[in-house]
Amino acid sequence: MELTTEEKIITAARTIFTQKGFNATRTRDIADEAGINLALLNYYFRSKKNLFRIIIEEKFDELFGMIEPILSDVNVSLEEKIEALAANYTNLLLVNEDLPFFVLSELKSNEYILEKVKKNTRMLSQPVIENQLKERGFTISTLNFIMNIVSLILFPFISKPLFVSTGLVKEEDFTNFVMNRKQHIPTWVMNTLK
Amino acid sequence: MELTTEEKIITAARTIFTQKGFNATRTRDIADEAGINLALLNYYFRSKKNLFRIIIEEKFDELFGMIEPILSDVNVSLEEKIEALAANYTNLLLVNEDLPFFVLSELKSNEYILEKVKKNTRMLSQPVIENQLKERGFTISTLNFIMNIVSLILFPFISKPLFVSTGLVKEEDFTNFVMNRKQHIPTWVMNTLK
DNA sequence: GTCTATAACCTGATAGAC
DNA sequence: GTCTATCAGGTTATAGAC
Repeated sequence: MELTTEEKIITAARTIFTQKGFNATRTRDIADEAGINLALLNYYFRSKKNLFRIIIEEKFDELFGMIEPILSDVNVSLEEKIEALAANYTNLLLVNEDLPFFVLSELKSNEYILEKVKKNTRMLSQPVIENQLKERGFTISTLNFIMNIVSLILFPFISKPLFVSTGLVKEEDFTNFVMNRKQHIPTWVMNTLK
Repeated sequence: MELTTEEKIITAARTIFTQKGFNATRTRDIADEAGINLALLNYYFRSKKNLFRIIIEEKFDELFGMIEPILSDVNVSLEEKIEALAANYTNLLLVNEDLPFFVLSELKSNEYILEKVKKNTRMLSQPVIENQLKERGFTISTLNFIMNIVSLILFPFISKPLFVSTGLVKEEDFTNFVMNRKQHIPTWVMNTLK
């Protein structure tokens, strides 16, 4: 542990905030997790909100940073795009299981992050995808195409607590389950286009 | 308004709890919404938790009650099953947009509802689906089949705040968007089987 | 059954000693 | 920089009058 106090607090905040969300998180829990005193948290970050902004910004970029570069590259085929998204997201989420639920959850209740998304409207228009679909005679809308890819990749992580609690997936099999899906998703999505 | 005080409280609790979740809900807000005094809430239900249990149980059944009867009916083909699920869920969720997120969210934090799911392991084994897939020579696993159906139907509702805030879907177009998807989903899912 | 007043508790933040 | 003690505000739950 060569971490400064500031880093300890951020690391702890990352853990607790992503697990529980802003509202359910207690600053005392972050302090305990960091192994420091509650007063120090306010000394370094002044408020719970300030600390949260650092984490949500970081997590938001983690989750959405990769999507635009992949989708907008004209030199990457549709198949390769789906492959890249499925592979990258599955790998990312396997070590950040709470990430998609956390970001979607905060998006619902957090004015700040909502504003951030609205400003980053880079992913708004997807003419590259639209062209690639048209060129090959596929009639699906760009929006349905993107929605299907994202659904098939992200939903297993969001619904994991449900599937595990029903016994449909065992905790210890989950990694294999999504690693296997990762390989099928490109074929599945391409088949929806026919 | 011919409602008893008890019914008024439950109705109000349903509204506030599904919108905000257990933690973010204030019993004062429920009392206000019901047009009654805060003390009456405790008089009738003794605690916030007790009141919540009534709502989460009801919502849980709403969300998952329909899935097992449809999937386990041997006289309903795979195509018809997907059609029924897509149609029923889309219609249900269009008037209960917060429902899937609410249930999944509480499942993560609520010991009580977790226990409830574990006991209702009816949907655990799906030999009917497995047989229907085998009979027709489809090699997809039952779990992937179910996951794909549920993903494609539910995810648009869970991710609506994201897609609306990015501008990819406009609030006023959302109903048309999911109504249109509802009709495509059976074909999409069946195409993944080839 | 319904209300007002308040107890009991929790949580974010700060004061002040070291 | 770090700690202990405490404040200030908010929230669930209850006591007691009507």
